[in-house]
Amino acid sequence: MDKRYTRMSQERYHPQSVEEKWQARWLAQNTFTVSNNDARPKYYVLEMFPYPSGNIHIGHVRNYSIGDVVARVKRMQGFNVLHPMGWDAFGLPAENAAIKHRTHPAAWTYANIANMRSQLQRLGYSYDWSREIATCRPEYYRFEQFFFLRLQEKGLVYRKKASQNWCPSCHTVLANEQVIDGLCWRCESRVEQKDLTQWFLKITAYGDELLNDLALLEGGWPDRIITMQRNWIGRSTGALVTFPLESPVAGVTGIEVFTTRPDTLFGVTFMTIAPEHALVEPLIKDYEKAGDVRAFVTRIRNMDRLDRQAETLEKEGVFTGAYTLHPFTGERVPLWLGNFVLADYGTGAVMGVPAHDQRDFDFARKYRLPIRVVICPEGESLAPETMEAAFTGEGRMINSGPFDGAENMPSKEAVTEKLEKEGNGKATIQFRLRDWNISRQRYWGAPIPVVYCEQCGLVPEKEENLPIVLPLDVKTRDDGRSPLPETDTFVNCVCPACGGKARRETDTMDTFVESSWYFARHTDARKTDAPFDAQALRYWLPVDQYIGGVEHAILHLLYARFFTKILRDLGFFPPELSEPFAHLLTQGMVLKDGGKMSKSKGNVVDPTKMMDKFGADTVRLFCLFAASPERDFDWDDSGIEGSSRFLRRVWRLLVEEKARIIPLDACGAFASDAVNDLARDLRRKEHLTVKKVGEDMGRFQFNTAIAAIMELVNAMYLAREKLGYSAKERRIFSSAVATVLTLLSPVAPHICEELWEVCGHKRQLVNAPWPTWDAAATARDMLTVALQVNGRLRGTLEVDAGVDKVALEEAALANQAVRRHTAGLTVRGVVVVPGKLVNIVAGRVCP
RNA sequence: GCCCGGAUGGCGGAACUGGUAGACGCAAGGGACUUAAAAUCCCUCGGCGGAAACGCUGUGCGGGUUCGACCCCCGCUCCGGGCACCA
Repeated sequence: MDKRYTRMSQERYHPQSVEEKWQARWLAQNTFTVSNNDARPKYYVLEMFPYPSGNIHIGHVRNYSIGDVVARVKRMQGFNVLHPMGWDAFGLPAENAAIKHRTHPAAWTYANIANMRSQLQRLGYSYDWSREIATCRPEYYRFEQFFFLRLQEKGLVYRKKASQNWCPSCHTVLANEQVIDGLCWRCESRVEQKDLTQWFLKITAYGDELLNDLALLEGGWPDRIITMQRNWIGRSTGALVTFPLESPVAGVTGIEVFTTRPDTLFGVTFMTIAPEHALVEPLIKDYEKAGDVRAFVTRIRNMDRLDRQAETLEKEGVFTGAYTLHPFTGERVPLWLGNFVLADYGTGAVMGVPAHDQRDFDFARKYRLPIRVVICPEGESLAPETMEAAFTGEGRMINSGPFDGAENMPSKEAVTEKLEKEGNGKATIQFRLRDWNISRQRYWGAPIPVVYCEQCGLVPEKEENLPIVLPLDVKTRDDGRSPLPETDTFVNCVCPACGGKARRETDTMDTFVESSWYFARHTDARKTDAPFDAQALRYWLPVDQYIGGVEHAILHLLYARFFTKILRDLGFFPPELSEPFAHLLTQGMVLKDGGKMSKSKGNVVDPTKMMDKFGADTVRLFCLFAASPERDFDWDDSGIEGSSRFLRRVWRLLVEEKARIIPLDACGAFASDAVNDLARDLRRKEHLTVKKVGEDMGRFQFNTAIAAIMELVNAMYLAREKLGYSAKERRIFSSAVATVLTLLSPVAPHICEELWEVCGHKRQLVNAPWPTWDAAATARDMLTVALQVNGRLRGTLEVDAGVDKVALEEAALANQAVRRHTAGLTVRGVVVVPGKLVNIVAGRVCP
């Protein structure tokens, strides 16, 4: 084997055979299998696992190449690196594919996994495949069912009605992406909203902690992601106020509103509730215009949810015929429905203060409702008839009974206290965050482990009955409905409590549940008697570096944070572990023609074709070189040629200069044995490159790290023409060669490993130490300083590195170009940035 | 609409904390080698003017702060991501 490759290395670069050789060797030697018992410091790097959609697309290659470079660099830096891979394998596309291709979701999914695994292996990623997981396997989701039961015991699971997209002709729930312009994507029927009883996880119980712990992530997570999460959670302080109903209905005596502006309470002239509000029907039951109200409800409920939130949305409402009473004045307040009131924020009801809220103002003007000013800006007066917009600023309270004359902002508390004392309200904190609906009326998901017993009602499964296995012998339906409710062998079951007849829950869990804890399962993926090994968790968690698409900035990351906290509180995670991902890198999207390439739109760029043509190393190199990781980039086929050309250039340099190269145990280890300027310059470039690449790798600027390596290679091409063959010169050159291969190896591991062997090294590069650089080697005795006049570049100056400020100023003022541009002007000042630039501030003398 | 980003040559992008804009690469043009092609090597390459030296101008648009702004502030435009059942 070795003979063949040694001979081959004398010839041209054949990426495919080099890559196959090293992948086979790594596999045979278990190079990337990692132990949970190791004296070295640990490092856990994880990329967001893929949905097995069929083929790896270029966004995956970008994501996993970034992660692989991090893993390989950390390995070379002496860490025990955990770098696993798995499959987020439940989900809607499998069901759609099953219909389209007349196959089974499981068959489709497992075939995709096999295909994509081999594609990832072809890319040479350093994964520990012994820790691979697939979330659709019962060995995985059984523990999720177990967590569900524990959460239910803790009261963190509950059921309530929630409205869903419903296709009346397919009789099925639709995902948002299956609703196109308000129509069903399959049959184009008008989509309706239907209330269904759903399972919810109480994420709002952790709202405060999810918000406060964002502080722990500062520095480790991008600021913009922290901001997005903070805004999503959306904590606001205010008051709950109860407006008693003039005539109680259905046993309800009052309507509760949430407001952040209790100071405006005396300005209430109407109240608006959401069309979805539970009291709508009881309230209008005896109203002569109930039909109009019902028509309004139906129309608004079937509106597009984004349109409904639009600022430009025409405010619309309808009177219910009912009145509430003002909690302080007892005045009658008419109760309206409004299209701008959101059912799932606050209490689904808001008080109308038209003078001080723009939406209420628009509403009042439209329906000729009274406007009452209760806050007045200092030194002005506001008249309801002439106001053109609501006044939302600060001022003094008027028309507010005991509060007249007080400043409004500090009075928020006083008003709330009065409400509390009189039993009509209390201070409260409201989250924008809503509880997490985990019910899916889908087949391809993890079954929710509860049953409905004829005798006992709702009964959770017993832990020893887990897993509740998703049956695979079902007939999938063409209309997209879950076949589970019609699968008698699954539905008919025995009640775990009384042993009587029962029906199994046929909802499955949201796939976000699986992806909320997989990172922990990788620490001991084959364990069967428990979800985790406590010691393995303590050793590996948190994930040191998590890497994935910015499109997951809110939902997935928030759910994973939430799960970390609940698994901690259930006693599975170490008590001190509050956050799952210490550092987060959100990579930008790979766009094509300015738009998103996604699973749903299909893959435009096929990485396997690129690999066939250029090899895996080139594909990896190009994905990292094209842009810095956090930025989006627009894929263009033409650039990849350059990456291929660079690797061939490295290959050729070594093959052609083989006579000059001697194997070195370490690169950059030569103190001051440079024999001439040329050798010293090459050595300086080498050490500067080690410095820059180390820094750039550390801040994930792989594109500039690669550019620096390219510069070093360019310098070596220039140097070799003139460099001699003395032992010292050969060592200088060989050191640069070793540096190039070492620095480049995390990016293009196969070619570097091959060339490393060609150089005569016995030990594999994958285990070589990361190079260090020597400050003495990078030092210069001359510096180039920029010369500016009034901030504009006018020339440069070569100066001694040790030059002092005064001498530098003098030299600058004496410079020809500077003198030309200051002729006839008076020098007013000189700004000196040591070692960088001199700026002469000059102007005309005033006559 | 709301929340979060982005905009730099013909193209992908660099410029790290306000200090020489355009590193590195692609494309293009010119040249060398070759019977030829491929491969490779060398040179040019933001715009305008100039033979050159050099000058003016230039980082989406309009203002501002500063000795100095791609970078900071104010006001816009356009593009991208997310918006809870795509994952």
